[in-house]
Amino acid sequence: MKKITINDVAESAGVSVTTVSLVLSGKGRISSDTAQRVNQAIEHLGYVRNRSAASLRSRESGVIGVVVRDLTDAFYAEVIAGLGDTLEKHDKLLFLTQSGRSGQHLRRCFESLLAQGVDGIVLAGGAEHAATLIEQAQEQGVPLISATRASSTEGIDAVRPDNMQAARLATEYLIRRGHHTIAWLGGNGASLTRAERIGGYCTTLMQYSLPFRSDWILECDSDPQQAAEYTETLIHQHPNISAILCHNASIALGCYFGLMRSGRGPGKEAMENYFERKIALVGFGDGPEANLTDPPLTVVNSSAREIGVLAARRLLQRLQEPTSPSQSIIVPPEMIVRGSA
Amino acid sequence: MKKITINDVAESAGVSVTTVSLVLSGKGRISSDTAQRVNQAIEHLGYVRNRSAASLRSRESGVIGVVVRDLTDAFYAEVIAGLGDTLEKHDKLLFLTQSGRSGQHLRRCFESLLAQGVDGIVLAGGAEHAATLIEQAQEQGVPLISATRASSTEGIDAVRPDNMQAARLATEYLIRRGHHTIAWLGGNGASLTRAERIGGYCTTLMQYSLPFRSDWILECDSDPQQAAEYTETLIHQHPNISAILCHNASIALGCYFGLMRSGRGPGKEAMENYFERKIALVGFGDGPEANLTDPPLTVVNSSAREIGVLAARRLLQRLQEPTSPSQSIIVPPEMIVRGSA
DNA sequence: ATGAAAGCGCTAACAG
DNA sequence: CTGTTAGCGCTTTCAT
Repeated sequence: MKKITINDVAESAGVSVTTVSLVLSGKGRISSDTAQRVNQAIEHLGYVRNRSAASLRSRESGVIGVVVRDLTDAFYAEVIAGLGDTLEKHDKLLFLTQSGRSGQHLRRCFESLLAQGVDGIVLAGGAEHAATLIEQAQEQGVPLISATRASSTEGIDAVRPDNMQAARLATEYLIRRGHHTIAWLGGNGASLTRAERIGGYCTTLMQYSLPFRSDWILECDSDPQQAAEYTETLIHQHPNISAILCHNASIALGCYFGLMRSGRGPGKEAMENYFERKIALVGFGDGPEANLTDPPLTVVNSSAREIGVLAARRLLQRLQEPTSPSQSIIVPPEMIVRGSA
Repeated sequence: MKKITINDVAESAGVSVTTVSLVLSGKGRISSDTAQRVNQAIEHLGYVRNRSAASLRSRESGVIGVVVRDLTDAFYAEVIAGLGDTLEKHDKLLFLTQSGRSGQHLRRCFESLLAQGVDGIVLAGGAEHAATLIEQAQEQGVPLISATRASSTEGIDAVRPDNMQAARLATEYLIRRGHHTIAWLGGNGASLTRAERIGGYCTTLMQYSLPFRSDWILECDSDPQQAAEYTETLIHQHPNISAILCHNASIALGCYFGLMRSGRGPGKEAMENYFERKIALVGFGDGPEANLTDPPLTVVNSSAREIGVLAARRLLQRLQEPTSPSQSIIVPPEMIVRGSA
């Protein structure tokens, strides 16, 4: 119960505290003989190193702070997995905090992390409120890097997917398969990610001299039930729509059910009878649900794990050379063609 | 860039470091006048308190460590949400680490957390490997509490759902609705949670003098596709099965699709034609997917959030009185009847 | 109500 | 290769 310190270890091993410290950090030119004895003493006494003290003294903690918008979001969960795996190999520990969907706690999390003395901070989502944090991080000399789904503030290292390109990919694919009337379902109007994607969608339509109308673009909660209802309404009101882009996995799943209920697909083959024609469905973001449906869903995906890995690498790099100019790393999307389009 | 310390603040405010410290921790009998000046200085200099130093000296960090089995598991994500909300109100910070599904990193995470000087540790899942950690935590005087889905080791504070009761509830409901041949789909044979539930299921069948057979109990990955296939096979091989209990949400969703493909429901009403009869479906664990299907899924749910909240409360309590005997807190399940059974 | 001073456990010069 | 020693920034008696 009484805390064991390196003094106790040193005494027990018959060496000085320096030696123990050196053994602990593996830094020293310590004879493997004494190292052995020290490790034995450590084992024997059940010593655990006090990192507060170590980081107080050495001014580095081996801990990377992460502020994640929403841990239950599969995208950010994957980002964190990538971050964790990569940083672990460099003996860094992840200190995860949650800022909440609307970023209420972002500042609080951020400051707690700084106070804990983390060596760097990764913002996973919620980067739109990051502008004010940049300066503060710089003052503290703590690298800050954002790993998000959408663009973020300038002047900060960022890793993100290419949303516009993702939408272009999906739209072009549909056009090439003969679709001229393509609707958009889902997402919140305030979402930057959505704006970027819709940009890509509109651009591509224009490029092919195809029309687009704002009433083919629907906002919708990420709730499958609502998505299903909206889908039914949409294809009822606009019977000439032949393809739907779905803003995320929940929307896509809901849309799938909506189409099923309407007896309109989804699928690739245009039937002879106009009103029985199947409707093509392409979603953003891959996941196990996409393979569940029958037919499985065609999607455009940006690897969240990859984003996490790259963010970790960039952070490690910046820990080495703190002054290099900030850069944006953009992860390209990938189209995964399955049965739904 | 140069780090600001309380010395700088003290000097700038024209007071001693003691005063600053007292203001920071709100402990002092400090005149609101000087407090004001100190806070101004803090603001002005952009001071952030160094918690490593604070916790080194005061032997408490205000941080609660959490080792979670798998962050992407919706159940544990909810547990953490509950934990976080509750502990936040007591100015505790959560230090989240991931042990991995099979608990590879459990010990590593645990020891890192101890070394960081956390005030307490919550094991969210993976408690089956916890036995060896208990002693170590005790030595360090750090409260350890397990918040899991299944039973855990004796001698540790634990908060968990009543899995057996949950299964009894579901089984009894089905029996009361006239089902005599009830199958079980999903879960891994090694899962304790599953064992507990299957215990409740068998017990209840026996209690009603109903038969059960091991080939009505199927192991299955938590993958909707596989679950769908198994469902089709199951009801084909055992046409008299009239109800299926699904071990979790993914399984339930897959089972739903399997039933749809077989043209067998799910639903409540027994049709006249035996082979067209709908099959009742009850799942464990509620979530948005449950409402997605048509009909929506009837489930038995144990509130994960509640488990998190109770674990937090218990931990707080133990922080006050470290010596009280360990206790098990069991959260009762709730049956949510929807269309599928 | 405030200040002076003694460490918390550890690391990093510097010596040997 | 190993030991001595001076702090890291903060909290906390104990004075005043």
